[in-house]
Amino acid sequence: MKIKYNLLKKENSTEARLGTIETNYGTYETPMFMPVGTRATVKGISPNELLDMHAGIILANTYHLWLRPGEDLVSKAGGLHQFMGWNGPILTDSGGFQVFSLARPKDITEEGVKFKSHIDGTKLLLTPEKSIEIQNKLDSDIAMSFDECISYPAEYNYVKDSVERTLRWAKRGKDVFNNERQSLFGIVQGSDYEDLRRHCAEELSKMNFDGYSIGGTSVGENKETMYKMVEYSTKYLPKDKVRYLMGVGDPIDIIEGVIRGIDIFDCVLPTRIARHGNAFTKYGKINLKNAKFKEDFTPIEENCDCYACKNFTKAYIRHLVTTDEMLGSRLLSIHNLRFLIRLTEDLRNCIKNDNILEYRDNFIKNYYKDTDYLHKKTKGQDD
RNA sequence: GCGGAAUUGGUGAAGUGGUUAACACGCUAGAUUGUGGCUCUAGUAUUCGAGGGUUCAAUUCCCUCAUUCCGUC
Repeated sequence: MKIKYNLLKKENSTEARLGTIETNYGTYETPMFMPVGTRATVKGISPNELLDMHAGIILANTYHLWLRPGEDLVSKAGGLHQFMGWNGPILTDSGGFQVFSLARPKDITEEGVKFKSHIDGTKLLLTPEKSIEIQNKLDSDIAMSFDECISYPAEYNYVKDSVERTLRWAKRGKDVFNNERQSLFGIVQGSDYEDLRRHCAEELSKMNFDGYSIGGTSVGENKETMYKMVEYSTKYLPKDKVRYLMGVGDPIDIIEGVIRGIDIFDCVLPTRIARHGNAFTKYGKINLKNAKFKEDFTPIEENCDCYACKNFTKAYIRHLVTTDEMLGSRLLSIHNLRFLIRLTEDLRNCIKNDNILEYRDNFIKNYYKDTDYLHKKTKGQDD
């Protein structure tokens, strides 16, 4: 079946939306957060642990699975769900983001994008048609259009051309898309230019996708700009379809995204920072490697309902992390994913209770000591 | 007792008669937003066992002492 979005309630003072999304594998409430499992595994986390943390949709990546083990093998295994033992919905990213992270501008042509494989340097060509074909074989529940994600800042004329190309690519992908069990999303680009975001959103809407996503954020702009990019996009998207903000997972950004009408998020942040010894807490991100936790025999968060917090102390997790034991990254990943999933649960309640702004202000007061966080860059180390 | 060798940061160590004592690990912090990469970035010995001497200048040369290791009675 195609996914179906049901808008249940809009928060009274913001654009925040409470809804449900019906999939081949059940119905889930939105706003929701999707854990990222690039190579058909959420790094270090088993499917039953994902169920324990109340994960809904998870994300896998076309580009990576195309290279290894290959879409044909996954297909032989019976599709992604069977292959990885996940009995829940799966969204596959199109590979568009790899344009941004692996290809150089001159490798982007009308036909598609030339890559060099990050594994062995093999020259590859990914096109909108190829991306859809791979995603079809992977048999995910939601496929993404192949788009161009550009860096920031970008010149207006370049963005304009890029948006037009992304629209042509979206159309080409849709034209070859032929899978009744799978849904297809379009991706809004346009950097921080409202007219381009609007144009992109409106043109995509005319093509009638099953859902829409917002791409090209968190690529070096500051948070204030990122929130504008989101606004410029959701404002022009249909109300009866789901909106997915790609690659965003900083807790504050999730709250601000929901306030601007986003329903779904995904991000590698919770699992990546976990592997580097960090944990989200409501009082800000903490680094378990810090010496101050050496003899801290309390959990990461006192009232957290995750497996890590219910059973282990910071001192123990610090020991695991500093000795490079894999359980350390696993426990931190479990905690961080649960933290973001619980955050979306809280936000759903706020929408029901019409108090999301109050929740946001309170959250920020606890989370950020730095009041100038709005001007923080979303990428780069020039601070 | 005698003979020999050594002594550089938390560790393993490089090094030179003359600006900020290499490198690695560790340690201390920071970064991380549609995941190539448990990765990246930064800081971490005002000082070369102690004392004295030679020299314009000594961690580098000389002497004494201390400590450690090896050989020998």
